[in-house]
Amino acid sequence: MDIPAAVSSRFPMYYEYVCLMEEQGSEWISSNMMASALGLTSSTIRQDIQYIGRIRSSSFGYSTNSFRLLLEAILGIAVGANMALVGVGSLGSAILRYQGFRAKGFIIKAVFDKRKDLIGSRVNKMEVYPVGRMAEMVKRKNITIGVITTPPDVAQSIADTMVSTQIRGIWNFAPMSLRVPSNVALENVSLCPSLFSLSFDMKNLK
Amino acid sequence: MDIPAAVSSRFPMYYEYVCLMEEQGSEWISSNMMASALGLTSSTIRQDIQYIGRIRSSSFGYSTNSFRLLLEAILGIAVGANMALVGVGSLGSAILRYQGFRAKGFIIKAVFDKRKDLIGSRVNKMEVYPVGRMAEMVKRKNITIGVITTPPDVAQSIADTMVSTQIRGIWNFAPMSLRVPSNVALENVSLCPSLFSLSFDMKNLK
DNA sequence: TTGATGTTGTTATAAAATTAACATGCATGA
DNA sequence: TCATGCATGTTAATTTTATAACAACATCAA
Repeated sequence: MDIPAAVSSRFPMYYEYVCLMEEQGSEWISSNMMASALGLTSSTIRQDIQYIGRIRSSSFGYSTNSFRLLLEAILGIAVGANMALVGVGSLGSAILRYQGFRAKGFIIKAVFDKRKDLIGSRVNKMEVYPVGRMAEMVKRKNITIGVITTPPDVAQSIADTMVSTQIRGIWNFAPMSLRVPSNVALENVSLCPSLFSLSFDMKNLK
Repeated sequence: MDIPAAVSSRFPMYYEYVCLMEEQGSEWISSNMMASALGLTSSTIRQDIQYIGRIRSSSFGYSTNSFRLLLEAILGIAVGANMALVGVGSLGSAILRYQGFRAKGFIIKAVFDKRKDLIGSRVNKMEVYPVGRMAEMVKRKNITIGVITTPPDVAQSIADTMVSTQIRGIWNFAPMSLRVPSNVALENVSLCPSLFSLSFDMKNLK
């Protein structure tokens, strides 16, 4: 079964909402509740759920627990991943301090930089290693996701290094479009685009 | 003219790429170059550009400068905005330290929190004010965008306070769906969804 | 000059995504 | 018991989005 991109892009939204409702003690949630909370239609949600699988349901709606477990399976949250972060600038160290994803099993296990003055120092209790030791550390710590928080001009070479290891997913924060082979997943993320979208909406929704 | 959501959602991508190319000295970029760099088709890009306006073009492609200026106008980057951040936890202070959007004219002018022990202290050289003083400060500093980096349970009440001021755009980092009137723009952003999307792709693209 | 190549702008076509509609079933309360 | 309301799951229709196709024009090299 091939899941359309428009559908899978909503899975994280569902996951966030279902976690919240389950934490608040709700045992059941209906497609209508979710629709109004998330700004979608119940029809869209019910169709999306057909791709997720057999969620336990009743005349009250879907079981929050069953829903969450299936989402965790399909999103790979059930197993989590070890991650390597490269580039300890302001953005990199901000992510190291924040780590809101750690509770879901996505753990930064190693930190790298090129700058000699940073190597050996500690950021958020983690030692900074030279980029040259990435291959070794990635193997030793069983890392599968690389986080790029470098300046844009070195991002591609870091990505190339990552691709040459066992890393199979790159979370790229550098404002730079990277080229990676098709057996490596790439997710570009940047705060600015969403701020600009907000700015656009403010101009047009008024 | 009404711009479809699928189109306007690509404007920030175009803007990022055009800025990069202009900085690198490129005077012209073609729809084909952009398409291969951004993973789109040239057809899509040419159609999107019809919504942006009359970009200066030649047989080499579009003028990077003209393209950038029109994008800045349509995205509201030309004027920028003053912002207020509420919630100086790990995420809030990470954003205060990072501020990659400052160069584009989006400037955090005031910082708020509820916790007594934080009020009056300084984070990244900015004094933390009590939430009760938000209305006053927003007016005084001509703030139009509110940034919510609080825990989810208080996010709605902060949003309500913001709505009661002259703030017309809310950049929400709390994992919580907020209700705001239609004359206020809302953009939800969170790092986890994009990490989960990456995890999903890793499972499925292999 | 002339042909080949590459560009935009526009129209037409195809594909994808969303929404609506409805059959069916289960609680609930009169 | 029986009607009512709300739920899912599924199919159909609609809307939106993306792609393809092509006319018109500019550049460059031979």
